[in-house]
Amino acid sequence: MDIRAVARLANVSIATVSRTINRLPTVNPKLAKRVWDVIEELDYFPNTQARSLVSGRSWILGLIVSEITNPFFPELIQGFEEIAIEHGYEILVSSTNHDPKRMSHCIRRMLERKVDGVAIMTFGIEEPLLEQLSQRKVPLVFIDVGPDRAGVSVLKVDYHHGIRQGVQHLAALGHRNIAFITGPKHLHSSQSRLKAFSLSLEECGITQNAAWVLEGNHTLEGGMAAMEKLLALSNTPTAVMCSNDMTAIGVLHKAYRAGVRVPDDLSVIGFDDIHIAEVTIPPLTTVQMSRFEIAKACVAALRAPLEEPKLAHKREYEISTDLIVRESTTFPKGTMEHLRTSKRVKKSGT
Amino acid sequence: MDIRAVARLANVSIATVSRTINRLPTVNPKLAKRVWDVIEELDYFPNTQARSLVSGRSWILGLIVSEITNPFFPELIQGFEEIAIEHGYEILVSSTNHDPKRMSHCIRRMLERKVDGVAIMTFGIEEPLLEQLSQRKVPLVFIDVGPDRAGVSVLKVDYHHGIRQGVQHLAALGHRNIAFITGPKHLHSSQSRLKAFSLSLEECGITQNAAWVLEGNHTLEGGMAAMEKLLALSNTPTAVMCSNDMTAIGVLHKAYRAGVRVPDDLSVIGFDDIHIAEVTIPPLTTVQMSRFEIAKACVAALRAPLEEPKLAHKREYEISTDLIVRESTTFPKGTMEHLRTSKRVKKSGT
DNA sequence: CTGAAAGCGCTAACAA
DNA sequence: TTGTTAGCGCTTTCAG
Repeated sequence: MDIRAVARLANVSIATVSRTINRLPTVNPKLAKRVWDVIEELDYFPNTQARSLVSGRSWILGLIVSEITNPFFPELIQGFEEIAIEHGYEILVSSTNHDPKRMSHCIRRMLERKVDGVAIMTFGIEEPLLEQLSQRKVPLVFIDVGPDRAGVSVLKVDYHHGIRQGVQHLAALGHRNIAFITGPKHLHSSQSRLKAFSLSLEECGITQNAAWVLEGNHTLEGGMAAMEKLLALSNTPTAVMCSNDMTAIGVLHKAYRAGVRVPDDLSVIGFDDIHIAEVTIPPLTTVQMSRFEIAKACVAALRAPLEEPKLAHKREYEISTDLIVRESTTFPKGTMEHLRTSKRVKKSGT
Repeated sequence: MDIRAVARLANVSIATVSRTINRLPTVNPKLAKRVWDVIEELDYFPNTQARSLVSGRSWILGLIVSEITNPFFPELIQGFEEIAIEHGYEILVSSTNHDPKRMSHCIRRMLERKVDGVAIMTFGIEEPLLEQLSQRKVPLVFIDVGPDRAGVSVLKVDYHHGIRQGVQHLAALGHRNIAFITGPKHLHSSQSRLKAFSLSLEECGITQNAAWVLEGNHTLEGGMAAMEKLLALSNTPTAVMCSNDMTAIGVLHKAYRAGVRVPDDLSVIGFDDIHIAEVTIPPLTTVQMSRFEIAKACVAALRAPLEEPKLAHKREYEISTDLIVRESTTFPKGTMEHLRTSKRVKKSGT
C-alpha cells in the first residue's frame, strides 16, 4: 500500500495526497478531507525512506553517549527521546563505551543513516572523527567544548556554581581536608570539574593537597579504587567530592567495607544527581545537573540550523548546576585514623 | 557524491559498483579492486535510504523497553546494540515508560521506519497494538509470552530456577516468614515470578502468608512503598524477596530509614542482578538474569526469519536464572518487633 | 489549486 | 562478467 493507492481511492493525484499529508495550505479543504478519510480507512502512512531519499532530510537525530550503563545517560536519553519525538524526529542512540574505535563506528553509522544532526555527549571526541562529521555539514552539539563553526553548538555547563556550593557547604561544616576524585583526566569535563574544585577551595581559603586529588573514571569501580588509595594514605581527608555519582557510590561502598562511617567519619559529595542518589545509604549530597535541561538544549541546538538554515544561531547553551544537600555530609566529627589503625592490625593478622 | 561518481572515476557502470559493494562473487577482481580504490579515495558509502527503498529491507531492528531508567534495560540495550551492529543492523530503541499511548506511538514509529524486526521487552503488550505489528509481518520477539505465529518468538525465562534457589537459600538459613514484593500485577512476568515464589515456598514446606505478598511496580519508589506497608504490619517477616533489584534497593533504603538492619533483622533478595547490586549496602543477594543472553537471543530470534525466510524456526529461547549470594541475607537473628515498637513511640511523639 | 513528470540513490532484472 | 534500465515511494518543480 502506497501513496498511489490513496490517490486512487480518493480520486486525486498522488501530488495532492503528498500535499495533504504535508499540510500544504494550498489544498482544497474538500479534497483534503477526502484524502484524510482514505488515509484513515487504509491506515496508511508514508514510507519514511522514500520521503527522506527525495527530501534529503531523514528526520533522525543521533545521540552518542559514552556509557549507556551509567544511569546519568539513560535519564538523558529519556528526555532526548521525548523532546525529539515531540518535534517529529526519530532518534539513534549509540554508546561508545569510551572506545575510540566504537566512536568512529558510531559516527560512520550515523552518517550512513543520514542523520540530520548529532548530539555528542561523550565529554570528549577526537579531532579526525570530528572532521568526518563537520565535512558533511551535519549540525552538531557538544558538551563543554567543541569547534567553533557554523552549525555546531556547545552546552556550557556551569560546573563552577554547583561545585563551589559543595565546597562552601563542606567548608561551612568545618571541613578543611577535602579530597577530589576526578573523571578520566583526558576529558575536558574532568578538568573543568577539577578546576572548579580548586578555585572554590581557594575561595574558601583552603589549601589543596595534591595527594588528595585522585583520578577516577566515572564508574563504580573507579570510585572504589580511588577510595582505596585514599584509605591507604597516612593522612586522610575528612571529606571527598566526586566527579560523578557513580564514583561517589563506589566511595560509599568502599567506606562501608572499611568501616568508615559516612558522614560521621567522612563526608561525601557526588555529581549528577542521578535518581538512585536519593536512596543510597546514606542518601547522597550531590551536585545536580539537569538531564532534562541538557536534552532540551541538545534538541534546540540541533533544530535551529535545521529548521532555519539562513539565520545565524546561538552557539552556546547554558546548563546550570546546583547543590542538593542530603545526608552524606556533616561536621567532621572524627577522622579515619582510628579505623586505619585497626585495619592495619587486621591486615597483619591476615 | 553518489554511486555514479564512483562509477565514473572507476570507469565502470553503477551496476558494477553496486555489485562490488554488495560483494557479489561475479565481479572481476581487477574491476573490484579499482572500485574499492575509488571508494576509499572518495570515502564513499552508500545511501542507506535508497538502498532500503529498493531492497525492502531497512537493516534496522527495533527494541522497545518499558523503562530505560531502570538499569536493567541499559545493560540489555548495550548488549543488543553490540550484537545487532555485529550483524549489520542499526537499532531503534524506545522506552514506553509503561504508558500504553507511548507504546502505541513507538510501534507506529517503528513501522514508519520500516524496521526489519522488533524486540518487545516490556513484559507485556496489549492485543490491538500487537495486531498492528503482526499484520505487517514484522518478525517479533517477546519476553515470557507472545502470540503463537510464524515469525514471532518468545524468550522463556526460567524464573523458577533462580527464585527457587533464593527461597531454598532463605529456608536453609532458617527463614519461615518470607514476604514477596511483586511487579505490576498485570504483567505476565510478575505473575510468573510470584508463582515461582509460591511454588518454591510450598516445596520447602513453608505456608505463604497472603499479607506478605505486596504489589510493587519495579521501581525504587514501589519498593519503598511496599516496604513501608510491610513495616506497618503487626506481624512482620524475617525475609523479603523482590521482583527486581530496583525494588530491593527501595526496600534496603526504607529498612535503613526505619532502623531495620539488613541482613540481621531482615534478609532481602533482589532479581535481575544489575551492576549496582554489587555495591548496595549491604551488597545484594539476587537472582541473576543475563542481559547479554537475552540480547543475544533477541537478535538471533529476529534474524532467523529475516535471513532464512523459507525455513521453519525455533520459536522459543530459554533464558536461565541463577542465585547470586551476597550479603543481604543471613540467619533470622531477630525480628523487627522491637523496632516497630520503638517506631510507634517515635510516631506518637511526632 | 491540481496534475504530470522528473528525479532522489540505489538494486535487480534483463541484455549483451 | 558487465552494462542498461526500470523502478522502490515519495516530493517538487512546472504546466495547466
